[in-house]
Amino acid sequence: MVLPTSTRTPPEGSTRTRLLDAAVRLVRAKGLNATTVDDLCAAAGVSKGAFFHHFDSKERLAVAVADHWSQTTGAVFASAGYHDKADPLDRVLGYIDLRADLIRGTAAEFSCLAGTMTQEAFESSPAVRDACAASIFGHAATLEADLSAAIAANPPAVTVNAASLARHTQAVLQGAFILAKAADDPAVVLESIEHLRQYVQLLFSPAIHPPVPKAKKRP
Amino acid sequence: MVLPTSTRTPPEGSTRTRLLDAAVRLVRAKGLNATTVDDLCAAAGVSKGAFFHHFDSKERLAVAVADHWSQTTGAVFASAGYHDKADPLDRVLGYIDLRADLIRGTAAEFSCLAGTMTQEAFESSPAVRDACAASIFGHAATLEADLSAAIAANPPAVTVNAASLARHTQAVLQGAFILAKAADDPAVVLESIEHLRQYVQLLFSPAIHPPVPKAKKRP
DNA sequence: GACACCATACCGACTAGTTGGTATTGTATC
DNA sequence: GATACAATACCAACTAGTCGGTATGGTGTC
Repeated sequence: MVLPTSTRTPPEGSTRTRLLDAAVRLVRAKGLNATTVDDLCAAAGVSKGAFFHHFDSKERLAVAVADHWSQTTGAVFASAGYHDKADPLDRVLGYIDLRADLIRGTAAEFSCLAGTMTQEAFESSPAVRDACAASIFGHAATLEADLSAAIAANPPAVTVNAASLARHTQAVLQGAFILAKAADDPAVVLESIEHLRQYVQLLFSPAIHPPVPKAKKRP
Repeated sequence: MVLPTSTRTPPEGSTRTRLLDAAVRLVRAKGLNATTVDDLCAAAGVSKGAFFHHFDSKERLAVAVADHWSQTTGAVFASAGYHDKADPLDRVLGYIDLRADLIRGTAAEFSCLAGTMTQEAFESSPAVRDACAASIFGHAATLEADLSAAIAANPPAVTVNAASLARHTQAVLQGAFILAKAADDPAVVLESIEHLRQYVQLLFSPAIHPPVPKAKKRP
């Protein structure tokens, strides 16, 4: 491939980007199956020929959208202010507070594209499912270092695994999004985020020294 | 209407019931949009005419399936053994342990029908969304009495609202199901259930007396 | 019991519209 | 003219829902 002269990067509002951005909007609102190729073309102001010029299939677009989602959301969190805090626990709590701050508008605006697509793709399209998994678990992984540091700095009385707790934060958020969609009310998300915050605080609370009895084996 | 003689209740494996049971299976596996009316008829061994004899539309079926789901799962939890425990906290922990016990097989087998349908219906079909909401929040409500009693018996240092905590348990489960679908691995559900259990234990742990600082208002 | 009557359950071919995807053609840039 | 990109027309498969008609069985009357 030759990139000779000046403008070889596609113009910023390129067809491909417009389609991906439209897909994020529509899929978050309607889901993947209910979003047709024609919907996407109309929303992006693009012809069907252009669509299939850039993406071999709707499934390929879905994978690309999941990757696009990973990148754009990754950038938001990477540049967020909570990384600057000195105490690793404050960084974790800062992340949680940021998640709460991002709950604005409708469910379609604050919910997670990857979680939405997972439900529809997990049996019909391994490629899409894997892309969603990469987005969710990749994001969870960005919390691990801070959690590990917090555990090392202030070991909780109960055994806590950083990776597991990082995944749990994502489970809480994904589930809260579902409840918000069902109730048609964003408040339930804030509620669950508050419970998550309280859980993390309790885990690292110095008040806990007489160790809580380990969760008993179930019969 | 006259119901004179003997058999007026439809036969137990009735067409309607077969369709509802088939719908539970297919929708949990493929989602609502990806499940066609023909799929349902084939799975239930029923003709298309019979389908539309019993349900005016696919949407009506979806509502009926959500109600059916509420009833069948409601019966399972209503008859479970954890209600017999004397200590309300033990009943709550017993519920959580039961949820863990029910994680068997594939995601399509243990995940929640209402949560799955919510994602696809919340913008396109208020009727289905409301039926899903009734299922999820109705189930959450069955936990409230035990949580209230536990709070009354052993007030946590941090303020806890029973209804809010009950909803949070459902958020954790719903989110864990999504992560399990993404990872194609039921283990992540058990992980999050364990975190939920630990959160409840910590909340009610007598070790917490120097009150944890109240969650700060976000800027 | 024989009869007419009627309601419910059911069948499966059909339709109108939608879907993802293709074929063809046009155009701008090198 | 070669290459990348894009617009239009088009197709075969599929979809939810319809429709005319059948099967069964119960009810009331004689």
